[in-house]
Amino acid sequence: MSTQLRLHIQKIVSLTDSEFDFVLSHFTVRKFKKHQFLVQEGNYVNNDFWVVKGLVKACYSDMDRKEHIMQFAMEDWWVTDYQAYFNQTKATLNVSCLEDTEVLCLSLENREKICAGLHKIEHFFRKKANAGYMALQRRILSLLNNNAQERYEQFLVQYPALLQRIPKTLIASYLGVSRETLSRLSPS
Amino acid sequence: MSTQLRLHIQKIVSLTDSEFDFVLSHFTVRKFKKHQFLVQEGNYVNNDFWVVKGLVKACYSDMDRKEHIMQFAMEDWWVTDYQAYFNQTKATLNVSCLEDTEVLCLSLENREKICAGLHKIEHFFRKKANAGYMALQRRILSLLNNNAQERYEQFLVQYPALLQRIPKTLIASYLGVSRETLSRLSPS
DNA sequence: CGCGCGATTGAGTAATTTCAAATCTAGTGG
DNA sequence: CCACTAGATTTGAAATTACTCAATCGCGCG
Repeated sequence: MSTQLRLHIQKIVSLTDSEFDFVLSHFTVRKFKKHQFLVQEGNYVNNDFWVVKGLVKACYSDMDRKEHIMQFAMEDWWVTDYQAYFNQTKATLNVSCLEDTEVLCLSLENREKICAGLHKIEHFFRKKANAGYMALQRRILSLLNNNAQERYEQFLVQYPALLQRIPKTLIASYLGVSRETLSRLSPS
Repeated sequence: MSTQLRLHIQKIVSLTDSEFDFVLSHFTVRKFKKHQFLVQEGNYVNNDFWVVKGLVKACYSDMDRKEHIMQFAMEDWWVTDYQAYFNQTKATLNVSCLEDTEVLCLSLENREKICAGLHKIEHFFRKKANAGYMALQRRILSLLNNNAQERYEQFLVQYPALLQRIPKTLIASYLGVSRETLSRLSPS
């Protein structure tokens, strides 16, 4: 599990054993059951979560109790309510488990410590943030450009692994269409 | 103009004179006229641009020649086709001037150099990337949650300065609605 | 004045949503 | 093995929203 994190980081920067130990010592492990919350709307957000095993969703509930999915996160992905985490404000998103899930938790204080203490880790997180930024840009373009059918097809090729693990209802609310509309899309 | 950049950076990290000189020496100044392109679809993207003065749009042209606006950028904002810039691939976006515009250009090579040479600059760009990520998340939620009317109202409060400088047509394509629909929204 | 660009308006059309009902499926307990 | 249930998916029909196409309006500027 710590090996797994090390591999994840080393896709971007290489670390010595002692450097990695330093980094790892700032994380804590936690396990959650399906339906449990990692982050709950209205509460302060103490951690960024790196998913070791399992699957979660981060979503916003609007005034009509309708859910809009900000992101999914499975093995190797990072997730939290970043707005609330970085600004130390109360969450507007809920992050909850779609499966039993194990995560590594990183508090904002510890994130800043390891970034300050190890230039390479600051580099790692900069690269991660850039990659995340690009991914969101692609998603915005997809929302602006493409109709429901096209967005669904893109999702299929982009995240085939998720299809197996997530009910269509949730994919619909990730794509910004009603579940009925998604259901009516012609199987390409 | 260099003072302006220094102030911009110092909102996040403080630099000594020599540190700032080091950073500044990796930028080049360029001026563009209204309608000129900073980035053109199909070409490689050499620079990230920091707008000193003026206003540009970054947009994607779909198969029907319809434009979808990824972002605007005015004074103090950064803009380029990040997908192409970071991955050193050909641009899919066009970045062009809505006004005569002066920019500071930063090549990817120079960006990596100053990040490697000055931990504080790597920190600066990490913070910037995080802020950008959060902004895109808000925009995605707005696209998922809100109808045309609500998105327009949000735009008005979020970017009142842009309203004065940008034709409504472009705001429409930023918000993902037709100009006719935008025009029909009741003035709140 | 007349041109050109942007904004508006009208009318018909297409896409999507909503609400309601029916169907399917996997898991549970008898 | 079967009946039952909860959750997920599908289908139908009406209502709504936004789009397209076309025409018109308004205004600044040479």
